[in-house]
Amino acid sequence: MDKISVEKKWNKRWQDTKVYQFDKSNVDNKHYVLEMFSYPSGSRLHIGHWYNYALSDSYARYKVMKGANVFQPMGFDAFGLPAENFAIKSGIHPEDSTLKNIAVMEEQLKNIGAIFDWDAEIKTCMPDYYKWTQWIFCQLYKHGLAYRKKAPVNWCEHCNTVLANEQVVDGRCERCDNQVVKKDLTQWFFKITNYAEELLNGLDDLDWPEKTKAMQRNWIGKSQGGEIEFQLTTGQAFRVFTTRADTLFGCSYVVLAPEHELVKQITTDECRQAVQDYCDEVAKTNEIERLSTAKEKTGVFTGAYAINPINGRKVQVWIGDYVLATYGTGAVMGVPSHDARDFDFATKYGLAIERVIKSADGSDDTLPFCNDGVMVNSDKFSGLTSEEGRLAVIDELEKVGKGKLTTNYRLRDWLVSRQRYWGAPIPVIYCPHCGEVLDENLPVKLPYDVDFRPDGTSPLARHHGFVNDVKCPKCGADAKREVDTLDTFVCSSWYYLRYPDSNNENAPFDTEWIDKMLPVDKYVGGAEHACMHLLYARFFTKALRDMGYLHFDEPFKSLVHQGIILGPDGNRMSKSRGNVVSPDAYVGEYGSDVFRCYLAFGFKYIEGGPWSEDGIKAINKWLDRVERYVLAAFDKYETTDKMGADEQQLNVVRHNTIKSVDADYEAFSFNTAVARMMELVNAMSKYDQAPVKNAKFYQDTALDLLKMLAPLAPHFAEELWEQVGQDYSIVKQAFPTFDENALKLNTVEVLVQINSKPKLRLNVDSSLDRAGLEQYVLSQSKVVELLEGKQPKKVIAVPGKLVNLIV
RNA sequence: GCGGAUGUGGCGAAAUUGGCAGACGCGCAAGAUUCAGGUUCUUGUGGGGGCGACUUCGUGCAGGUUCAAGUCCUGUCAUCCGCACCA
Repeated sequence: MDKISVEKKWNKRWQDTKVYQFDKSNVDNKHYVLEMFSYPSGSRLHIGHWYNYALSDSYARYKVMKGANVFQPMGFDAFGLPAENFAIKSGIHPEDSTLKNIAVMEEQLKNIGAIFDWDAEIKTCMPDYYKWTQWIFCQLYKHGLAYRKKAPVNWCEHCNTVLANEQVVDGRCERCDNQVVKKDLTQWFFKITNYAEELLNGLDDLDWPEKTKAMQRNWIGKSQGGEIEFQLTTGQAFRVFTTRADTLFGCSYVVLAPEHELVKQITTDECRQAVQDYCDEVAKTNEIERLSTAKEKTGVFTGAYAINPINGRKVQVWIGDYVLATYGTGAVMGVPSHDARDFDFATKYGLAIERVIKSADGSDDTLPFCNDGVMVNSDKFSGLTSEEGRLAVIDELEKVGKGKLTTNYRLRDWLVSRQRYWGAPIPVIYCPHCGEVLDENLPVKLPYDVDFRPDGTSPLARHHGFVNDVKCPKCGADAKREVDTLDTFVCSSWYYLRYPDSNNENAPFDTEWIDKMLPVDKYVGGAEHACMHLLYARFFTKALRDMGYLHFDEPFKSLVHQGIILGPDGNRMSKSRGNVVSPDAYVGEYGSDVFRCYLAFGFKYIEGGPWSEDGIKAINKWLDRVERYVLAAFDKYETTDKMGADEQQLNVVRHNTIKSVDADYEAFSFNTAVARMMELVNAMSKYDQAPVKNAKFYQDTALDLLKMLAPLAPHFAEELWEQVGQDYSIVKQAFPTFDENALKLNTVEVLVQINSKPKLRLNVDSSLDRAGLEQYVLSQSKVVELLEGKQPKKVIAVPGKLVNLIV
């Protein structure tokens, strides 16, 4: 078979006859299969796209054959930094390059032969999509979930621009190698932290990989503890968060984040220079360096003192880069005796170390002692366990207004402002009289004629018309537009809601309709999105639910991560390594079905692995083998209508294969599905040698094989289906069902072990129970022989498996 | 440092609840077909020992539980991923 030309033929016929179109008229048995949409940065599909899309499509096709009304859309996450950077380098406008890339990728995606519903296609950079992204921004704003505050960005003074983390290499600008510093800008945030608790609890009921759920739990990072107020000797106060209030008596200093608002006020004149120098240094380091455990903890004394509220002691106030302004209260207490890090810090700077917790049995007298134990040297609290003490200390402080029990989350609010051109404009207007006002005259169009080269401001700020041709919607005064754009994660946080209703011009989606279409039944995409995208999307769903726009709690009921296909050298494919394998040459040589089948067979789906060229040749040969035996079944030969021993043998394999392949597809275990089908083909090849064959049975078996293969090699299976005279189309066929009776064997082989060592295999009546099996085996002369006259002390019989005789 | 995973032949990998480790395929070897290469077909293929029916070792390493462990438990090493001093 010329697999390439056959693919063209069937792609066209499928499209012409709309053979697998989603039926919107009845969605009771809908099955929404979604793959993470792609970013059109390179112009062509890479192997990762294929691995994700082609095999998810096989799952979708399998679901169609199982009777589901499958909705499988495709689209493009089209805004983003790479297109803009490419534009700065090449002078090609991001819109032009993006739309061109999309056109190429669309063509390639169509050649996969996937059942994508192109009517539902989304491109996030088009006004008919980002209009609604902006609309959602407005709704979040109106519900108090969008707000502005100052936050640092990476700033290159030489290039006069904001840099993404990705553009900062070892603390320097990737373009000019200049030192990158932090600069505070007022930016927009979404209040995802309002949903921290629900985002955490909701994970329990999701059919997601446990690993992913664990990662999200850690990301949200809930911890219970106490907030304790320290008063400075100069009057001001600040709070620290601690999970170990039981160690409060051992607190000998406190540390503020260098960015803490009090630092400037409280630093004494003698310490001012040192503190200033330290803060300047910290501004140069990124968070990862700052939090590196390999680095020695550093800090400087501010000259200020605070009062430990539990015992009235005066303690020094330090600043240290290991305390983050964004986590907890931006201040921590130092208890050197019971925290390893504090111990190092105190030792280095000569601060007091006093034991206030002893081990429960008193046996461990080393410091630091970081486990729970029993309080000592703690006034009236001495003798309490750590667990009791934590509550008692906070309780005591609460009485005097100096403490409370709190829950702290690691999760931070989501910063959505980008000082970039290629994104959805933030629909806000700044009026000299009314302040910030939403612009609900949507879309706020992204102008085309913008100078997006970096010059110290957001590119849109330089577009005079965009910024200034606007009146305040409230009072009509001359006003100015917001010039930042939205993070592309905003676009991708709701696209799954748009797909089912992507042509709706009156709303982002119809509530009643998406309540029927959502949640997504199977979401497939990379594990790298475990914390950001998947969490943001869950947040959007919950926020929109609380506003009444939809009525379900979670966007993605079931989630699968595909693995990563590595280069032939076992490393991640990258241009710099020179190990990138393009799918194009293989698809061109063998066809998309062969390529898809190789991806299916060569890897465990969720793990991926190194690319190998040998594997694809093997699959090509195997499909040829399939063709030979399917055609052989419909060839002329001497026939019988009896089900003899040969037929029975093949029939058992046939039904076993159906049973296994069905379960394998459901579980995304494509490699074993192919293996089982190979076994069936091997059995057919053996049966083919029989001089007289049961044609009806042989042909039915061949047709079952084609149906099972159709999800993985759709064009190939469709072509053979036609060649053996079946009616169009195999896509519409029900997945084969297996006959339980065909699998029931009269006899089954059991293993006889003596002292757990395999000795003998016996065919026994499969209906025997434990006692019957034991009795039967012991009566066999061969077994008696093996026992050499000894009596078994113990007999373990497992019906259908083995009998173990202990002598 | 914390969290999560992974570790099985020369290679990709299989292996319900603990129940014959290595299915399926690649590669390799031998044979048949072929002028030859390719294709196709047959057989073999974890290591050691034995002519042999057999025997022994074997799932990163070391222990343990069990009649029985790739699977469960403890410890340990290595690799990968994620988060990053989380107070």
